[in-house]
Amino acid sequence: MLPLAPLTSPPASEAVLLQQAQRLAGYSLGELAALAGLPIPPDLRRDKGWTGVLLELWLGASAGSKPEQDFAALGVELKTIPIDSAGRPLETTFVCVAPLTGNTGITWESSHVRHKLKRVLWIPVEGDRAIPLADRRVGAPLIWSPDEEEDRQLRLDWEELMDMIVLGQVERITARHGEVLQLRPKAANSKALTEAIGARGEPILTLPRGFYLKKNFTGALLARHFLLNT
DNA sequence: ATTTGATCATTT
DNA sequence: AAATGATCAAAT
Repeated sequence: MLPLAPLTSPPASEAVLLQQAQRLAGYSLGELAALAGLPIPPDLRRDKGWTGVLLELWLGASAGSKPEQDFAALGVELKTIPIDSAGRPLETTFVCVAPLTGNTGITWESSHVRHKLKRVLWIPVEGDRAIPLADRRVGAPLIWSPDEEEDRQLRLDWEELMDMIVLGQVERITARHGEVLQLRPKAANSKALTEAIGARGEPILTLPRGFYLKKNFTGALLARHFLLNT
């Protein structure tokens, strides 16, 4: 029996990646952090991305903030997703930053959103704030690609949102736009600004935005896999 | 300033 | 109670 240890290099195949992810199921974040020698924060208030970094470490992802897929050689993106006791998502899922300028010629097929979501390794983690961070357990992983219907839903929302961005309506977009994909601020704070297109086609400064998967979408894909009720 | 990793906390 | 808008940290 091999001792449980983090992968020190990127997995050679999707099968190896999935196998390692499956071995982590059932362990608590405290156990995995201790085995990896990673300090555990008291909570996630000042370390929102800590769980993601811990799982990246265990799965041999190129940790850090490089603008690539987590497993570039495999074409796989890693996403941890906080779930409640019924297996339903507690939070939306960040996909990528939305390009607010230079969008001429971009289509759904060539979009960052579609590329990021082409193949995703989802790792559910208990996220109820009543559970101490160290005691939260890792769930069974799910390797996923959008099916036809999911791709269609994503495309329709993406097209609506991108149309508004291109037409200078970015500041009229709220999180209520989109059925499964929404656009929300993605910034250090409300003072961080980036360039966008204004209503008259002029350059403006606005909050950086990101695309997020809504909980109905991620909840359904988890449910479909684990045969849970939504 | 922007990318990565996301969750927080106020509003509805 | 749920969702929206705001925010935190590290790396580049």
